[in-house]
Amino acid sequence: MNREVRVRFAPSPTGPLHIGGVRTALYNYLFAKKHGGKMLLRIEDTDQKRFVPGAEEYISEALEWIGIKIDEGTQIGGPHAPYRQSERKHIYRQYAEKLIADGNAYYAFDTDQELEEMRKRLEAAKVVAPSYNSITRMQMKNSLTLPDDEVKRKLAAGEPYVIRLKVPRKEEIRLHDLVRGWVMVHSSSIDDKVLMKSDGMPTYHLANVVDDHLMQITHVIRGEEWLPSAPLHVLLYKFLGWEESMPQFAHLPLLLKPDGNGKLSKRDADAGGFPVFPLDWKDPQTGEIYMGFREQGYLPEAITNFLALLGWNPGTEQELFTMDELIENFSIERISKAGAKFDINKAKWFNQQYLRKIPDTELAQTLKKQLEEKKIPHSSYNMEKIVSLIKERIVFHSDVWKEALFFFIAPQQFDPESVRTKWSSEAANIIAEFKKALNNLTDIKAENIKTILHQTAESSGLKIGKVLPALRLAITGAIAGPDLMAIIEILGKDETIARINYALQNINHKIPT
RNA sequence: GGCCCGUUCGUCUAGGGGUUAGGACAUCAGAUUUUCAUUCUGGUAACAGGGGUUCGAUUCCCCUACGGGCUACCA
Repeated sequence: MNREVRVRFAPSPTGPLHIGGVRTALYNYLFAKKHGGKMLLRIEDTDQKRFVPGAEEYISEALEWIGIKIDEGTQIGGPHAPYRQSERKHIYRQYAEKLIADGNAYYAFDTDQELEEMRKRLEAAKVVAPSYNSITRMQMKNSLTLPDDEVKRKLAAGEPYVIRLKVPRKEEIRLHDLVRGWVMVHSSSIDDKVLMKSDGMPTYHLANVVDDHLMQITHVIRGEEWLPSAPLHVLLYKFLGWEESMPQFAHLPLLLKPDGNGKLSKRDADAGGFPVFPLDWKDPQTGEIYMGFREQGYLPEAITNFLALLGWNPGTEQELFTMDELIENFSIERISKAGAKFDINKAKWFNQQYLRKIPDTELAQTLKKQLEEKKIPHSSYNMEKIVSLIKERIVFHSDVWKEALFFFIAPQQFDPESVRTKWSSEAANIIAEFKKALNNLTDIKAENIKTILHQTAESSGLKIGKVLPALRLAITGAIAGPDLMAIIEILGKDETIARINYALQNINHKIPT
């Protein structure tokens, strides 16, 4: 069986795509590209009640942002179009009917109340796992228990019904999972799953098997939450006569909360102050805000790299990977089995790494744009120089302007605590001297500035460490920052002197003893 | 509860019958720097527990504990 590798990412449009979903998509993509195959995007919108407008667009945009290119899917079409299950509605029915004809499925007419009563009855009888199964189905209203003519009559009368899979009573279902090995499940632990809903839509179980078969999917790579229903899907492939071409399964470990228990959720994100969604999203119904990695200043390359290594590793000590390198190195065999806790610190570290790779020219453009957006006037300073100075100090792309702000806005007031610890009348005197020397300096270069500062400080017998923090405070308004000499060089003579004058006049000279 | 999956430093993980159990993030200390940051050097830190199998188990098997997932006419 040497088929072209075809994988799919099949989210349902019920809201913003979760970061775990992004990882699933990424692994699918890496696997497909590694084997020169195709990546499909299929929208599983069979639950009309949960449909959320805009969610599908969000999914596409998120995948594009992260760098995943779709070969076939809703937006671009393809040989198996349509790729939206709601538009494929007419396809599923025939397969459900084939199942019924072969005696592998049946019509069921039970109402919600009747199902509820059954559950209560079973619970009262202390049945361990109450479900609609090979035993209980014989007490329910379905085409197995009702006379044929009554079934026909009900169908003809348009009574609501569902189609349920007739799960065999005693059968060992074996499933080979690419990451977990053989998984064995007994059919008695599976219930008679609904295949077609009363609204005429298929459930996930049917739709997913039919579509995967029709779209010639070779590998189903999805989250571990699907593992319990995978045997059911195997059963479906068998009943539909598609066992030979059944895709291989790989169930991915889940992304867990940072502090231990459970699947990563929006709550964790809000509590921890970090995103778990790729892009910002505002729920159209509730107005709730979901923050995205993109808007928080994370680079797509960093998120891709971070995500790739959450649950997979190349077996080498390489940490930084481009998408192409990931594709080259990826293999399902190296996916780990255990769930991975989501550690935002690692994401930040990756972000920092990728931020440093951005050329200064590009970052300078970013800075300009951000200043314009913030309506901060920016004079003719050399943006590239500024950016190269602050580059190593920031984690987020979106923070460039914050770190550079003091270049464009001269300090108006001075933090009293900083003044108390760093300012002194001796320092102020030196600064005044330094100002004069600076005024006489013709070539405003960092090294020259350093020389004259040393000269003025030493001539008064004061250590440079005493005066520099004060000078920094005067010029930038802060007591920490990049190399002061380089700052002065960028600011230029006039601006520096103006700032010194302002500080000298506005900082209280009296030093508490 | 039932079924399924899992368990190596705080976190992501490598490894695998005999290793000083390796790396990265985080953390701590030192060095460099005019400060913070960066960078460099070094340190702390892990095989869940109990039984087997074996000359030897963290590695293989079983049990227990713990964690997770599923248990809808949701995906």
